[in-house]
Amino acid sequence: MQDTEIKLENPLEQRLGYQMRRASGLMMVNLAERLAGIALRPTEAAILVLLRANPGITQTKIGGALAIQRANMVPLIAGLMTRKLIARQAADGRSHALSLTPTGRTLAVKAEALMLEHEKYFFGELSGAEREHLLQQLRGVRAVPSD
Amino acid sequence: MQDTEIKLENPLEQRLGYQMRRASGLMMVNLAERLAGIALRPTEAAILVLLRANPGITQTKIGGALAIQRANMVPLIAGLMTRKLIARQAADGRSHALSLTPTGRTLAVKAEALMLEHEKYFFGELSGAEREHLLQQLRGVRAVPSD
DNA sequence: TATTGTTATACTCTATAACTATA
DNA sequence: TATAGTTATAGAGTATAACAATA
Repeated sequence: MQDTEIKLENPLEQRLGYQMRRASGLMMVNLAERLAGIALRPTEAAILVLLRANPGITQTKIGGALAIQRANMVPLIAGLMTRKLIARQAADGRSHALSLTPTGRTLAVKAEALMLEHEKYFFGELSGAEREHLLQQLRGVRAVPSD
Repeated sequence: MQDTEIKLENPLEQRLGYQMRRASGLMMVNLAERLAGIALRPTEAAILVLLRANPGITQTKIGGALAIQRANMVPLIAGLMTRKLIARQAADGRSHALSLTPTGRTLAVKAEALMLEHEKYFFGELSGAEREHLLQQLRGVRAVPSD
């Protein structure tokens, strides 16, 4: 019976934080589906893209840029190494300079293209100025003091 | 040595989806800290708030509104029951009308106040119109077709 | 037949503490 | 002493499949 169907009153729909969480979750699922086509998860794709823009950086620096803890970088880097998408070279005795293999570079380029398609899919209606304004508002959230 | 410090180039910082993810994550951590003061996690608080606005709804309907699967609602509702923040009444033989206990209602009110403080903390600079515009943009993301 | 609540389970993501070897 | 990488582990959050009782 669809008879006594109640249209739910949801005060959370008025909350910017809640809307951001829902919107972000939806976008992540959609991005994950797109990236699955090239066998990458969003975080793996982010690492490749970051590495293409910054050849030779260490895994700790990648973690710093992506807000991933050192400990959690280990299996991520190991997986990309196993798949021969990235390579290591000793920088000093304790750190390694990471770089993309040719295969990894190709995937990084594809991943970046998919990310742009993804953004266009969700925000294609926005003008350049509107897009930049939204970007600035989101960066503003991250600029707020942490305590 | 801070000498050869590289300022990272991060193309993801230009991506709206990435910024939303980072901003949303930061806001969730901050909200969780605030709600910890009244011993609620964000999802628990959301359930109480939703229940205050919709007395008598079932746990499946709450899940529908909050994008939480039926199976995952079970331990959430059980926990709130154990803490006597909500109560059940048989609606029909298979579903229960949920309601807030007096304690639960008090917490729901506090939670909603904390959520408003939280929003103001991150978006207090926005005018009413700017706030509404941002809200609409985020709702627009959720209005996009899922496939 | 479809739905509500439930159990069991698994997978991902994230967080912390501690170790090693190097700087 | 501090840092890079690592190991181990624990806690959330989320996903699926299957079942019983009821509609």
